[in-house]
Amino acid sequence: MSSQNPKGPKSALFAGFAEVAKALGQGHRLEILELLAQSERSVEVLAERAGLSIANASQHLRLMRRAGLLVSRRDGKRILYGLSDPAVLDLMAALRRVAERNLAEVREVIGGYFHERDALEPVGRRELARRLKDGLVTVLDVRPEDEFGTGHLPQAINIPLRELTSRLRELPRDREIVAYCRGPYCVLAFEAVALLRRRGFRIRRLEDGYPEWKAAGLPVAQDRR
Amino acid sequence: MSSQNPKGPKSALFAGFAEVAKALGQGHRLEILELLAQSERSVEVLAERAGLSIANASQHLRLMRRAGLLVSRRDGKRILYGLSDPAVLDLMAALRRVAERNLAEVREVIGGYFHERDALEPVGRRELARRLKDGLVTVLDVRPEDEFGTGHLPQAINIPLRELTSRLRELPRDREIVAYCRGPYCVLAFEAVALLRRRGFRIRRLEDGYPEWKAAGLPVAQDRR
DNA sequence: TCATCATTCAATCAATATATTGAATGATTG
DNA sequence: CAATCATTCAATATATTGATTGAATGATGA
Repeated sequence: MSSQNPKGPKSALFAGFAEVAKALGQGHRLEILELLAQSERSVEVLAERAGLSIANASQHLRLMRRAGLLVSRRDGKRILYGLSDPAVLDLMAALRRVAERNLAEVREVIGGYFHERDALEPVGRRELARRLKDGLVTVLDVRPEDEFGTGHLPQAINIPLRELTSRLRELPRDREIVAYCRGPYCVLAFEAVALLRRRGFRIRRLEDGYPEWKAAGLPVAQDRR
Repeated sequence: MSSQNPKGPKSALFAGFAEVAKALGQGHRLEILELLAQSERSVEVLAERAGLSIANASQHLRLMRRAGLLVSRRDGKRILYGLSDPAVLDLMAALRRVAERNLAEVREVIGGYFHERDALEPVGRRELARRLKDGLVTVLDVRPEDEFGTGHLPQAINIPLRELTSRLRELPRDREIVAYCRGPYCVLAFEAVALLRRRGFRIRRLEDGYPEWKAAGLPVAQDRR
């Protein structure tokens, strides 16, 4: 067998597992993965969102595809990348969990940056789903428009963070608002909560983001394919 | 804040998560982690088991401790390393799951090496626990003696793989045997099953290993601290 | 208090990873 | 069928990682 490692199947397996972990072992790649957790995307868009050159983004994507984290397909003249499997989301979540518990540096960032911007408890998925069904809450999606378009929470209104200050009148002052974005540590929702609290809105943050909501099997809406 | 990344909290978090993933991104380190999932161990023992020089093993251990995967404590004149948290086991399991589903190389090794040695379905944890309670099965632990000593399945008998051929008379021929070792892809149990089947024993493999059994909250036994 | 010895550190070299540039590819679409 | 253009490849420079050697550390235990 061609892939048979000279050191035997044990080493070959560890090497295989390590290849997957290596693919996760770079900040830019994790950022790309978070973006792809929202929906599939072209190389160009990913490069722009992650602040990379196109060639560099392409390299990272190829590496992650080889590691089995991503799949790609052609759509017209662009290639769309996407997560290969929901299990990749679980892997990212497990990684976050270990890092947030055991890595001093991560705990520091979370404690120093995030908590001061969100003293209140975030809202859990289940709780939000219940209150949403009862019509008791307004859901605010602060991701960019295109990410919202490919999938969002039901009845959510989309105001990207950058436009928030100029579109305050679209938000209710008599109901609680729940903001969300890409994931548990996506800064967009934190910033939105901080900004809107200062303006007197009643707003909390969803404990995680759209991909986790969707993966949990909760209902989602979609504007366009 | 000293760890404040110039590119903001988003990059700092991704970098932190990446540090954990990097620590998992090397075959020798994954092997060390599998060993530490059995029980805490000194640098010397880990180096020997993983086939590394002591200085090299020490370097890998330091890196993983920094990434929050391990903790160390002094015991007499040696330093014992151990997993920092059960969440590390979950992370390793998530890594295996993605690799075995999506990485062609891993699927090939599993298909080519493991399946031909274990055509039968492995036994699940719950099923084994039930049959063990009813006294219907003999459990065989093929790990080295010291790993067995620090923790094993109840009523398991310990015959390290290397001694198996010379100690066949200790095994029953009238009852089913279930063999296990360090984890889902630990080769020891696969080899034991193959060897004993050829000798006419009725034997199957536990679907995973001792750390998973223990983490699932099932009963364990211990001979010495 | 001091000799011991497991572990860590420091220095080095080879190997690998990352980012940049510019050219090549190749499927699409008019 | 040819022009277009998103993506990939190739080549390069720099940075990081991994393994080895030998010396330094420092807590133990006599």
